[in-house]
Amino acid sequence: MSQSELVVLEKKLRDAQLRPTKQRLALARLLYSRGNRHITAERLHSEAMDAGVAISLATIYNNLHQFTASGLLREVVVDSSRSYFDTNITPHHHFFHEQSGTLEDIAKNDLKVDNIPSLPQGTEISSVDVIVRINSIRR
Amino acid sequence: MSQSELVVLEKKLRDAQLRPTKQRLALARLLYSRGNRHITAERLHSEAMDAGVAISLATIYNNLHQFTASGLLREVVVDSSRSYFDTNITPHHHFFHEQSGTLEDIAKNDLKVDNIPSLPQGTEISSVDVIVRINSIRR
DNA sequence: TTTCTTTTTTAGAAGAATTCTAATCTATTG
DNA sequence: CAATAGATTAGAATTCTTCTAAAAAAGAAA
Repeated sequence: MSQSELVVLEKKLRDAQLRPTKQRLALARLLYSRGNRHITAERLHSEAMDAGVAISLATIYNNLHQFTASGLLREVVVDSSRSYFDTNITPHHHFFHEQSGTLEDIAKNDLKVDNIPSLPQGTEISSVDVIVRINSIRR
Repeated sequence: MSQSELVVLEKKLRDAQLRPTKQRLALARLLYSRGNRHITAERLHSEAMDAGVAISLATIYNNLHQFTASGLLREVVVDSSRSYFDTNITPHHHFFHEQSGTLEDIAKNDLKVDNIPSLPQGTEISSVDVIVRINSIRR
């Protein structure tokens, strides 16, 4: 890990009020040094193992949630059996390939949601999530 | 349960190639005799218990899935810890009240999704799901 | 009906994902 | 460096869901 990369990641954590521990830095590196990612806890854990980083699954979960609470990650709910975390925290939507369980971003401007009806009394919008579920065409 | 109601529900099950067993009829009644509903397995199970219907949780799950496979129900994925089943099987979207965990329908025509970008090669759309997540305004 | 076959139900075990516990360790502060 | 607040961890526990395999019920055939 280059020195400057490390500095950037460390600042990112500090700005989010998270101590840059060895584990957090390793996770931040896996998450943010390879473009936008959509990842599950188990998958991140095995990537960490593969990278030779000693980190428990409990810590993965703790950190995924802390990162999410600090706005460093966003949770995407597409599958009732697993949680996905998205490193792209700007407003956007998703394709979800049901067979492979993979997600792909849809840029906010590539899709328009209009005419949202008036909200129930006393409520406000937290987010508008569009999931376009897709499958391979079978011939 | 009125005789005619029972006949209607029984036909509904038969049309879906499901034998109208005592348990299925009881579930169908809970699901379809009170307007559109969004319900979890646990909740449906306790409603059945309350109604004095002897039915195991395994049967609830079996039937929710069979109903879904036959198009009598539709699964709505909004919460990574629980599955919701919707008795409204026509295309529409949802408000999801995050604090209470309740769903509310948004009629298809009340909301427009436009400009879906071209799909990844070799795929087709299975569904387009919009979830408007809402929360109580806190003052 | 009676019999046969297929489907359904069930209790309880098993599984998978996630959270909790409470002990140990680490980072930061004074 | 010492104190303390925060972080990590193994493993247990929890929650939701699925599986298993045996018993019960439904439908079909005679």
